[in-house]
Amino acid sequence: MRKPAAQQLQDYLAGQGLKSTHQRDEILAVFVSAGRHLSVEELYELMKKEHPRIGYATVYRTMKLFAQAGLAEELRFDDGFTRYEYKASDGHHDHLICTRCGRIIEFENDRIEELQESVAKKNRFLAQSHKLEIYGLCGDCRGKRAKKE
Amino acid sequence: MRKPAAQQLQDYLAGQGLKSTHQRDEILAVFVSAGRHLSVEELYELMKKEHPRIGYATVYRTMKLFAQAGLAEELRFDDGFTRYEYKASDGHHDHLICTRCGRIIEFENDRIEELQESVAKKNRFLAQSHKLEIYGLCGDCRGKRAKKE
DNA sequence: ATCATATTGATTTCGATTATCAATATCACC
DNA sequence: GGTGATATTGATAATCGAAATCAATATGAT
Ligand SMILES: [Mn+2]
Ligand SMILES: [Mn+2]
Ligand SMILES: [Zn+2]
Ligand SMILES: [Zn+2]
Repeated sequence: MRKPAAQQLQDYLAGQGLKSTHQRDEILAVFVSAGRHLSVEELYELMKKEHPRIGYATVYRTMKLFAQAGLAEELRFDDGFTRYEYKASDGHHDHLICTRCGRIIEFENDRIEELQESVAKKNRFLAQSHKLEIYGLCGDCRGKRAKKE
Repeated sequence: MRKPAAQQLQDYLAGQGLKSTHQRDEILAVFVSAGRHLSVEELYELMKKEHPRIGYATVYRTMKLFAQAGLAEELRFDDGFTRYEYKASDGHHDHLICTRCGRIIEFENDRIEELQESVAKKNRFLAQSHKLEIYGLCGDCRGKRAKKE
């Protein structure tokens, strides 16, 4: 089980002495319901449909805020812009990224995580975060590539 | 054993119908002897000492060229700018990155590589490249952090 | 040495993100 | 419910690494 996103936001804002605004509520609702791995641009476009008055800068600022509140994970793949995904659980996962269609597949592998920790230890290194991204072709694109283009 | 960097560059240029220039030779010499993981800015500063006439854009262009020639690996860590490291061997390695002092430690772990491949296979994914970066504190900075600041 | 063409270096442009700032919304306090 | 201090918004400008532009120059095949 998990605290609802809206409640988590209110708690964070209250705890930090920040204000609850319509924009923050609306962005959160759209962000959570939209699915995963949204760029700010994509999220802004989604917002405009329901809330045309929303400002570009507000979406940027608010996503940074959500990341600090633990509501969103900030991702930087190799395509040049920042993406966010809703942190539905406390669990960690990494990503397979299709370089052809942009599809993103998530995976968890405890053994890899353990080995990373052992590598860190071996180098007297205190690991605080990590990024494992595997780039290539997803199943669909693998087939298409063989045929044409 | 390995073909000398200068020779590898000449071969690549010849093969592509490109021209051999003093700038390319000089940048390569400085780049190779400098050590690893240089940002373009850092490399440009090194170049200026021995070759003040070198242009900023030329360093950018030339590093891209070296990457295509297989002489340099292009790295994009989370600090916002591109780095290059000389590809001395054909071997692959990943990185531990100290977020306090910027130190970069290299590691190889065949077991992790295997597990990545098995994750890809399990998802019908054709892996073409990957990026594994572990961020945290190096041995030195771990001690310093405990004391002050 | 000639000449077509690749390269250089100074500079401008680009694009994602951040900073600025006047107008507005929120909320603790009355 | 009003008041007022302060946080937030939205339009816009600034930032900054990287890429594009272009006239001047270097290269190399002939
Ligand atoms: Mn994900
Ligand atoms: Mn390295
Ligand atoms: Zn795909
Ligand atoms: Zn360190």
